[in-house]
Order: sequence, then structure tokens, then C-alpha cells
Amino acid sequence: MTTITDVARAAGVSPATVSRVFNGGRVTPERAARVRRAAAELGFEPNRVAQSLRKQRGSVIGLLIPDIENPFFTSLARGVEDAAQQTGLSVVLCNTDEDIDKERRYLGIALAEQMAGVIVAAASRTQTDLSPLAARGMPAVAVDRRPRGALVDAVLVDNQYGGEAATEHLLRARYRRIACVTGPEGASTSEERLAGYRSALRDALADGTLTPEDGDDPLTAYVRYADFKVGGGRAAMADLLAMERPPDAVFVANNLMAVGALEVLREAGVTPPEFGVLSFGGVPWAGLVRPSLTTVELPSYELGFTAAKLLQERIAGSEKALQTVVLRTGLSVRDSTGGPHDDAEGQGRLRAPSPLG
Amino acid sequence: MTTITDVARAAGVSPATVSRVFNGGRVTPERAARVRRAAAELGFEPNRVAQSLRKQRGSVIGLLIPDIENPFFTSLARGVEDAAQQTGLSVVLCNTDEDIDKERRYLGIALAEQMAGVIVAAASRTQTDLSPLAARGMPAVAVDRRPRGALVDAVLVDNQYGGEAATEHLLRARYRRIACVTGPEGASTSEERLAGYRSALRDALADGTLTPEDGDDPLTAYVRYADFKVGGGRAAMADLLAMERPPDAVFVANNLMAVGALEVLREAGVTPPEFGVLSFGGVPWAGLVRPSLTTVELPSYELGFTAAKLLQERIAGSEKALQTVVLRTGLSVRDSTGGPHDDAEGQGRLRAPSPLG
DNA sequence: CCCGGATTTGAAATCGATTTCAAGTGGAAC
DNA sequence: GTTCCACTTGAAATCGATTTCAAATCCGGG
Repeated sequence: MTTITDVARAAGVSPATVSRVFNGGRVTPERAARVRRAAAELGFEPNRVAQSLRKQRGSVIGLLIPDIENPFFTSLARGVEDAAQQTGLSVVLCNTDEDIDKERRYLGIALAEQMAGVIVAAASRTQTDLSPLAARGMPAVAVDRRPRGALVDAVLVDNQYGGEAATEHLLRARYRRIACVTGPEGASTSEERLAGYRSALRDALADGTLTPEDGDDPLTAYVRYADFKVGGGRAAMADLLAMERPPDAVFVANNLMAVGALEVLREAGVTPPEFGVLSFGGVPWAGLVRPSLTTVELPSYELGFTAAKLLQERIAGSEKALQTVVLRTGLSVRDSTGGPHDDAEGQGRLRAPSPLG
Repeated sequence: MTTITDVARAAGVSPATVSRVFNGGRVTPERAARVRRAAAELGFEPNRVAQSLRKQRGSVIGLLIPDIENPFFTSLARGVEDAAQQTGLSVVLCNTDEDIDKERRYLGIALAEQMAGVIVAAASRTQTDLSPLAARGMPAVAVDRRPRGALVDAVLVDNQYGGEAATEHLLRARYRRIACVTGPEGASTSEERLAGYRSALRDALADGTLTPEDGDDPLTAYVRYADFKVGGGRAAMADLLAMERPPDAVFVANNLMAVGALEVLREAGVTPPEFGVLSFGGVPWAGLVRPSLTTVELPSYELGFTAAKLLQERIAGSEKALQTVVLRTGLSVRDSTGGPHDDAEGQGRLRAPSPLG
């Protein structure tokens, strides 16, 4: 391996000069040229480990995500990677598996490896602890989920707005018993999406679009908590279908649970859009799912990209006040929320039935 | 940050002794205890960068994969991660995007970061060049795809066998004009899967199961090369359907292209199992696809796990002869290959029609 | 021709761990 | 009591870069 000393010897200068050539120090052009030539000839590439040790800072940023198999996070990871590449940083992808211990371990590694900074989609809002990073001055940015009380920049999605828009859409499509399958209690994303759902229902109750059914609290009767995974979505959906007065639509607060819900519906012979289904976050290969699925679109790539940009500012030493960037969701209306079958009421449909029903 | 020197001072010993305590040197128990206590009190954690510099070897392994959004590779990555974790290595995931330049850049980083080793699913069989690693003594293992002429261990899938089994299955299900959509020419995986397909067809021709159609070479007429992506699968399938005598089944050589093919079939109103579809590699959320898809199952997790184990042996200094491990595929028969409709021939079906047709 | 200030340069310190080597310690054997 | 050996220990070198500091050089101005 050729070191800076080898290059120095070959160019007839000191190592210090070589270092200056590559780091923008003042060196006479003639000498600099000689150094560059020697470096090129020897195929010199600075040893990043030595650099990190000396500078007390590496050129790698850690990205901690809870589920590498969820396409939402892989897309986010791509955003981070693209942003990082622009400034010569590499990205280490760490899959925490929603496991608080694994997450802690990775944070420790980030410190021990002297990473330049970390981007964290926290495994737990209450237990994830970013304070050791802060204590050692390592920049961090929270993404998608904001851990409680952490003094870090954050890039989030407007979950409440998304939940609201989704639920309003279902109401407009004339569903009237709209269920909500949300994530774990305590996760910020679960709670916010649920809050949006409730807010939309409240509005509908207030303006008379929706009328309370006897005995049930319409804001809670159709709510189920699950685990953001396929299995949880299945269980919650099955539970909802078993109700005495089952819902006629469901707002599922994440893509994987939507997959589970769709499976259960299919097994039960209940098909959208008669039964409305709306997923928060796109399902992979959605093109194969029939009827096509109405979804709240998440800016996953931008989430990652923005977080990485923010992190880079901090790494560069920015002392700006902490900021939280909130990105908006969109709504992609497709066939799964075309509206329930007409009952005897004889009202016109808002939407033509899809060719395959 | 507490360093080894701080611990040494606190325990009243030299840094060398502290190092020995943590690296299994000979130290009197009494002293060792004092060191451990001091280390615990100060929250000492060895600086991995300094370790790497001194030992000339890091504790991170690089995993280069061509497409992080393909669930096959994420599953493989999990296998690598689990194996690595058992020995305290961390995994850096590098997404090369099938781009030979990105790949080269990442290999350079692996060297400059003094990684312990790399596992590579090569972006290109002909252009991927692992020789700089070998030159610097960095262990490497090829996974899934074997780059040409590289002197490295490899963990591969028995692609030819898988392609053969798949095609035989389609023949047994009484499809007779079986197409093959394979990957890019020159990729080992494409070629091997295609070879399996051809070998099965040849056997069928030999024993009379299949009779050559006038004018066409049955071994090539229905073969299409594509790019292992959804778009490529679409184009190839569309091309096949536009033939004068279109096929009655297709063996698609990777999961993403199968998604594309299914989309096109659906748009054309052609539905399995009348038209047989078999995918090499599972499709994510396959549960939602109807009819369910027959697939060649790939041991993606085991692929990663095995590669990581192999790499660890090399890192530990094993001088064994280079080995290539080939893992077998399985065949999961589902509804999409239930057999074509009976024509006027009045032959009995081998398989009951699926309830939904 | 000499001086002051700016610029360029290299020697040496530094980052934090590991490891070599020589010195120190203790115990057993004679 | 002396000798020898095995075992512990710490001082110092080392990994490869960056950076400080002081010396060297160059320049124009007087």
C-alpha cells in the first residue's frame, strides 16, 4: 500500500507538503504538480482510517432504519445515499429490526467508528436514546419518527394531515363505517395518523355527514392497534370483520399492514371497492393488486435526501437552531375506494364502476 | 471521550496492560479486575478507528449489491448481517445500482476504509474487477453472480437446475409453447437459467413430449432477453404476446421481470393458469397476487449467511483452496401453472381447475 | 544592500490503540 | 544462598495521515 510518505519520497518533498497538496494548503504550483504526478504514478489513495483518527471524524454516516424489507425505508435510504454521495460521504446502512438493543448497539458502533453523523428512524419513541451522541458532539438527524425529547433536527411526514385527507376521501366516497388500523401505541407515526382519522370523523359528525350509531363511540369503535407488520394487519382486519356491525371501509396506517388486511379481505370474499381500502404508504408492485389500491403517498426519497442534507450542514459545523422539516403527503386515488355498492337508496354513484367490478 | 490512557491512569497501570486485559493478554487477575472496574466506571469503549489503523484491518465488512429494492437482495443482506453479528463485525451495505462505476467507487472505499473484507454480488460478470482487493490482500467472496476470472470464493445458486426444474414443471402441466424471458446477455445468472430451460426442452423433444413446430427452432423462438427489471419484463412479454403463434406459458428468469410480465398479461386479458406463468425467485407480497404464482424458490438468506461465514474464515486467515458453494433451488407449485384449458381434445386435466378459474 | 513581512517548507507532535522488547518480579530447584 | 526460568509489566515504537511551529525563503521598499 502506498502511503503519503512514499509519495513524499518519490516527489522529493515532505509528507506535510503532500498532505497540503490534497487538502488545499499553500504549495507552489511546480511542487504541487510534482506531488500529483508522483501520487498518480504510485496510485496513492489516502488511508481513510488514518485520516479519521487524526481528524477525529470519519467520512461515513450511519443510517439506522427499523426494517430494511419495507420499501418505504429502502427508498428513504436511496435518498440519503444520493445526497451523501454529492459530498463524498459513504452511508452505512444499519437494520435495527425495530429492536431497541440492536439499535443501541449500532449507536455504540457509530461512536466507536467515529462516524461523521447518523440519521435515525427510531425503533422506539420512548426508548431510543440519542443523548450519548450529543454528549460526544456527534451530529444526528431523526427521520420519519421523532424520538421523545431528543435535541436533534428532524425530518418528518405530516402524518396527521395525511390521515385526515385519507379519511375525508373515504367519507366523500360515501363510506360510513370507516375503520382505522393503526400502528403500535406510543409510536409517533401511529398516533398522528390516528389523530388525523379522528379529526376527520369529528368534522364529519359536526357537519352532519356522519351520524353516530347507537351505543358506539364512532371515534373509537372501529380503531385497532397493530404492529406495522403484515401479520398485525391480518389480525386487526380479521377482528374488524368479526364485529357485529362490521365496517364498510378501512384506513390502514401503513403499507405492510395494508397487505395483511387485503389478504384477510380476499379470504373473506369481501372485495374493494364495495369495501373501501386505503393504505398509508405505497405497496410494492402495487400494479399487480386488483383492484388498484388508493394510497397516501409518502415522500420517502425526499425524506432521506432532506435528512442527509441537514446532517451535512451540522457536520460542516452549522450552529443554526434545531429545525424540524415536515413534508406533505399526497393522495393517489385508485380503484379500491370507488365507493360502496348502491343500496336501495338509488343515489347515483360518484364514480363509474371499474370494468372488472 | 475516554481513551485507553485514561483507563490506565485511573487503574494505576500502563496502557499496554489495559490493552492486554481486553485482548486476552496475560495479566494478573487482581490487576485485570482493577482495569475492568476503571473501564466500566469511565464508560470506556475502544476507539475502533485507532484499532483499525494499528491492526491494519477494520471490523466492518462491505456488502455490494446491485439493487437494494429487490427483496432477493435485502433478504440476502439479512443473512450476511446475522452471520456477521455473531463475530462482532458490522456490515456496510453498498447499493451499486447495477452501475459499474458506482461499484468501482465502493470497492475503492472498501480499500481506503481498510474493511475486513467484502461480499460482492457483481454488477457485471465481465467488467467487475476484484483484483485490486486481491492485490492488497483483502478477502472477498462473490455471491449470486460470479465475476469472470476472479480468484475468490463464491456462493451461488444452482441456476441451471432451477431453470430445468421450472421448465419441466411447465411441460408436465401440459403447456407446449413455453417462452423464456431471461436477463441480460452475458450475466451468468441469465445464461444459466436459460441453459436450464433449453436443456429441459431438449429432453422433451428427445422423448417426444414436445414436437417441433414447422419452421421454428423451438429452443430459441420463444426466448427473449431483458434487463432483470419490471420494465424489461413488460417489454419482453408484450413482444411474446404479439407473435403469430404466441406462447401458452412463460418462464421468467427473475422476480421483477415476472411482475412486469404479469402486468402485461393482465392488461391483455390473458390470465393464468390458462397461460402458465412461472417466476425464478419469489415476488414480494405474493399473497396478494391472484392466481398465486408458481416460483422457483431461492435460498437468498442462506446465500448471504454462507457467504459471510466463508468470508469470516478468510478474514481469520484460512488458506484453504478457493471454494464455490452451490445452493439448490426449490420449486413452489401454486395456481399460476395449473395447466392450460382443455381444447377440443377432450383429455382429462391433471389438475382440478382453481375455484376462481 | 539591508530589512520587514509574507509565503513556503519540513520536523515533529498528535490522534488512540497494539505490540515488541527489555526489565522486573517471584518461585522452584539445587 | 544462588541460579534459572517463567511470567508480568511498562516504555516506546508503530500504524498513516494532519497540523503546529519554527525555520527558510522570497519579495519589494527604502
